[in-house]
Amino acid sequence: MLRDKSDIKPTEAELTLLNILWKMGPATVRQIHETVSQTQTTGYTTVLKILQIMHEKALVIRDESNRAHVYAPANSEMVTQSSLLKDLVLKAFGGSTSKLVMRALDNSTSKKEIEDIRQ
Amino acid sequence: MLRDKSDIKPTEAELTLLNILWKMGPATVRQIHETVSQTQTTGYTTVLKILQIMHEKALVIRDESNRAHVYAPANSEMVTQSSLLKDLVLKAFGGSTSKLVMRALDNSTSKKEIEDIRQ
DNA sequence: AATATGATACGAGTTAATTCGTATAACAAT
DNA sequence: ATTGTTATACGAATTAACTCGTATCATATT
Repeated sequence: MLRDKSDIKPTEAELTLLNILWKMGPATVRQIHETVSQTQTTGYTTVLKILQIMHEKALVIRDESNRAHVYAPANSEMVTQSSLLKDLVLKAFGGSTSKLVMRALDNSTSKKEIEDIRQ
Repeated sequence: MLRDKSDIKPTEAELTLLNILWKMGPATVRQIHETVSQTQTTGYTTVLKILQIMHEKALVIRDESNRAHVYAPANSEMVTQSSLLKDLVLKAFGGSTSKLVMRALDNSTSKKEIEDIRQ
């Protein structure tokens, strides 16, 4: 059950950091830690370690030319969202995207117009 | 970050067993193991152990009146799907179900009619 | 140059998921 | 009743995620 390089599924903590990077753009550990600290209490070295692991997994790239490395997402938010959706469709919706969409629309109330417009 | 009883997120292995239970209805470990063995190679006691843990977590209920316990899902497939979707929406779509739906529709090709009919 | 500051690296401890072997208990068949 | 079959329970090993402390190295500052 190996996974394609481009199909690595970020963990919850990793996704938290990716969300920050997608929003901020490339950033140092310090900047990322400051941002994540606004909503959670996480040690600096914890953030560092997770980023290092993400680098090993190729979830992020980093620029080491300066002392403080600058991290950036390896994949776009869109690609990652698609990957996560694909995974959920397979694991919980029998591979049917339609079923997932219908379930999602059932849960959402009143925002349905937005989707309609999209089509 | 505690989770509501009804909001426990099954792991991948747990979801595999739940999918079987939703399809078969209440079943013994042996039956479940036979079914799961059609697609994977997993030991009998592994399946047993996972079911025991799921029971602790209240993901399944079990009837112990006979020697071979009979397991059944604690929650419906629908409820579980909704819970998983809600979780993904929060973690990867900034809380926006609309964004998730749009991304899902982008990925799917040609099945869009089904969703339209639904509305 | 010596020291303070701030960065990465490393390793260890914790928890959870997953795996399975072995012990033990229940029941059936002789 | 003794033996064989089949169940659950239990515990241990493995792997991964997460957490953080401490060591070490690079760069400023005096």
